[in-house]
Amino acid sequence: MNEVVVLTPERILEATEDVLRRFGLAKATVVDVARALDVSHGSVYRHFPSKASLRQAVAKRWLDRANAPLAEIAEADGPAPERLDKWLRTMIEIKYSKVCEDPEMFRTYLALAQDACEVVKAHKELLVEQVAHIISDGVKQGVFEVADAKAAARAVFDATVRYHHPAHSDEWNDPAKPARIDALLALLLKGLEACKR
Amino acid sequence: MNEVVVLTPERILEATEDVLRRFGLAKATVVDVARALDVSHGSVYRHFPSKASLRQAVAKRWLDRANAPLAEIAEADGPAPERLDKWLRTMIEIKYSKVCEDPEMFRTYLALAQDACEVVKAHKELLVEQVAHIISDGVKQGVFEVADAKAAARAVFDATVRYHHPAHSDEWNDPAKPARIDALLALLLKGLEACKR
DNA sequence: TGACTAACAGATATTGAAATCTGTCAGCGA
DNA sequence: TCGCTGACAGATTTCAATATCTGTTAGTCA
Repeated sequence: MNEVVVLTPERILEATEDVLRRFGLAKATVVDVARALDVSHGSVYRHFPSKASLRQAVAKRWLDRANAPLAEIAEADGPAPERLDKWLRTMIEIKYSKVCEDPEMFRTYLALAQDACEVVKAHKELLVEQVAHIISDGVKQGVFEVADAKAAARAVFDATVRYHHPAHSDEWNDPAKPARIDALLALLLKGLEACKR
Repeated sequence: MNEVVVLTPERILEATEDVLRRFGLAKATVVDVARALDVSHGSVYRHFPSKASLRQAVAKRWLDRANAPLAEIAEADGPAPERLDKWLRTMIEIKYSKVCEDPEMFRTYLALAQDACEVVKAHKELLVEQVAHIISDGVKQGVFEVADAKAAARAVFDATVRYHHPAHSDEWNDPAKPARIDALLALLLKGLEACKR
């Protein structure tokens, strides 16, 4: 018993997330994180080379956790149009609920997204892959007519940027939002679909 | 001769634009504007109720001037798909050239766009009207198949937000940009088009 | 040896006093 | 009368001194 608690990257990330939520992005310092873990701040630098890398690691963890449901939809079976619709609506809903429920972490993510941060870019790339995967399925099923699935995925991702990029988050309370999303997604799906007659 | 130069709103706007370019949005003051016009700053307040309203008036003038070519395309004759394509590419090109050529005014516009400023919202509404007008033409020509032209216009506007909203301006140097725009516009036009076979 | 601390230099943030700005208005001069 | 000025109060910004933070490293302890 009386086990020695070791300092792991995971524990540091956990503590950093707490500190970020408590003090906010602007005020949170590495010293705060060290204090929360009851170690010297030098110890934190043994596991993360800089404050920026720590922040990015926290954001990555947060993004991966938040977007887990999307991977599932991308990998599922069933008709591609419904799945793409579901995937996009889920992404939009995730982002929206995070702004409301975890605003301080969202601000961190916004700050990182505004620098052209590697972590966020990589994550975005991953999401585009998922969309491309659904679209490829649609092509195989004969319901989508698309020359380049990856390019089409990027276009769909670009086209919905207003509803998932944090820079637009203050417009997400627009009462007309659901109707506008419906119109936008309908337009995009029609654009992908093979002409039926 | 020796004509008395009267202080008009127009002259104030002119001077304000100069001051904004010279000192930048953050540093420009009403006192600077007054100094440039060789009057007391109280005189400026005789024509504009606040610094904010002055800034907005400058932005409006700037936006109206910059976007003049768009109105022309919207009102022109000819097949709607080509016109819509041209209109969107022109808007994107205007925004891009302004970031490059007039960065300080662009920053002002960005700042205004980030507050939910009335002037910018009204201007956006005007642009959506223009798109709706082109789309209606397309419906009349039988080349577009759309239930609600206004809603479709909003969807098209939303879908291209990444390439005309100033919040994304630091991504406009992406070398893949032209290809991505091509893919996006093709997708949108296909989404609007009536099925031909 | 290897994880940690304590002390450090340079960079960044905070603070409070002083300067400047915004917006108002009584009054001047044409 | 009408357009402008100059002085003003309160809000905001600047500036420089001070404190805190970031990132490094020599050295401690188990």
